Amino acid sequence: MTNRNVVSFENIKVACKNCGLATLCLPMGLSPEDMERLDSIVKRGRPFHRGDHLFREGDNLHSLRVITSGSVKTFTPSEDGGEQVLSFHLPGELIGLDAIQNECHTCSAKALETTAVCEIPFHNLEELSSSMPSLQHQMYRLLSREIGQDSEMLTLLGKKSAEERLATFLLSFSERFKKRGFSATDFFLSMSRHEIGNYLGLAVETVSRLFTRFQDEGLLHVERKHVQLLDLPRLATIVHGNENGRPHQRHV
Amino acid sequence: MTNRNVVSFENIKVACKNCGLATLCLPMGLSPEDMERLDSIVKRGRPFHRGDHLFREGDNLHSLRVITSGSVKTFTPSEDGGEQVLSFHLPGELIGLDAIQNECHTCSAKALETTAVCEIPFHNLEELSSSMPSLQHQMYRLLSREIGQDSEMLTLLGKKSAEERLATFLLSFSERFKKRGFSATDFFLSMSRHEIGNYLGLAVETVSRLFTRFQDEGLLHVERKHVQLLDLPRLATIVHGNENGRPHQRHV
DNA sequence: AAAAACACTTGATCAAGCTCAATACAAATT
DNA sequence: AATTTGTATTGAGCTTGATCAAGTGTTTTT
Repeated sequence: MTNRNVVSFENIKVACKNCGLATLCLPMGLSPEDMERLDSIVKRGRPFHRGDHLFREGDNLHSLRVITSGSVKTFTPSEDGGEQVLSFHLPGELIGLDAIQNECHTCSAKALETTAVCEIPFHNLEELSSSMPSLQHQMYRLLSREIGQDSEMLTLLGKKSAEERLATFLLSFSERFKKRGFSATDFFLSMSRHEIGNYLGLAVETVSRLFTRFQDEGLLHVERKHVQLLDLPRLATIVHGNENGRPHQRHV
Repeated sequence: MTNRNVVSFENIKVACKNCGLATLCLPMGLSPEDMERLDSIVKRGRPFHRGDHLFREGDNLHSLRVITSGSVKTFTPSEDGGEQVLSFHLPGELIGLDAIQNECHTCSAKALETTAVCEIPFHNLEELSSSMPSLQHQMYRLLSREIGQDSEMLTLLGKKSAEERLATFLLSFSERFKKRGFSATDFFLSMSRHEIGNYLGLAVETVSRLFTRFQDEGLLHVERKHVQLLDLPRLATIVHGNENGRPHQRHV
């Protein structure tokens, strides 16, 4: 999420109403008064550094967290040191929702770079949402959105080829950066190739080869974490499975 | 979900308080009075038949639905007639949660057999939950649970071998049937091999071969849709990736 | 009852992508 | 500046599971 047109969030966001992310985030759609009430329960702590855990699988749920700058991966660690990356989160995104069910986190979250978050103590949030229908509504929507996103990911992992997976991944970041006021075609990926592969259900080597191939085909320019997308339309074609002609794609 | 010890739900469930599923379902944990209030907004319609749509992708969200008997698959249809099966639902499970975000269903739902449902108009539910903290809490929990389940599925599709996938699938049904008072080791799967494969990200042929192999290895007896699990412990071992020795498993 | 349509199984072959291995490159440490 | 460590790339070969194909059994239709 490092990017040149970044405006250093840390200095601005002291309250939701002054936060550039308010339109993407939990207070989206709240009246100024309601936003004020929500703001009163939000805690803003010191930033996390690369590799720091925001929380670990098994931790009790205290707060939901919104990324305000930086980026985070969530993942489920497995016994043998392996892990499954569940998602990468950018500013404005709410994490910890999986923990509501049993008041216990079912995944871990780690900062991919220097990252600031707003903490929202869940019990306070729940109480507040009881007396604030618009906040309750927003919570339902955000929870539902998460479910919808997971479904898309299931389709990606269940049906798509390696090529389609990486193209989908890149366009997803493109859109999300754009929505946050950054370039849709020129950005830094804060995660490693290993983490990308893990997330997409691919081996590191496959990810690396695909980046090389995409570059050779003029779809993008890549140098380490810096990616420049050169042909969004063609990437979009790949995402939808090379409709015309459809070479190899997994069983339909 | 056809099963001999089934007690014909249709005749009993006329109100939540008399419903055997109340402990699994939305009213779980509600006081008798609150359950009564919830009950007042629930609609119970005529049953769906095998192949009937409960709703289609793109439909406006009117109601969430709880299966009361039978079973349902949810899936996202793709242009070319293909689909990705997202999940199979048994009695007591709430479906349509993905539609809350945009008040529009993002997947379709089809009855796998004769199926009865309770409809809960979402706007009424939302309103009611505003004045009923325990119901709001329950909604948050159910939405969160769905997210957690999806995460498990992501791990399955991202990391597990075909063998592990089918074993996981079978034990999941075993537990869910058990929770509903049915046999954990002897049940009918209401979906086709094709649908199982689609759900697990495998080809039909692979599913068929695995059933045969599992049977040859004495893990189960299978005859068409009728499955008898003969060795739960060994199936559980397979689920966790054959820890000891770990022959083939996908990149960790 | 026969025919058609559908679902499942089994076999043979193939390829996408994984694994192993070596090398290149970058960043951190001395 | 040199060494170490971690990350990324590239190559060669192998394996899992997909695809193609044929055959069997089941259900539905006529």
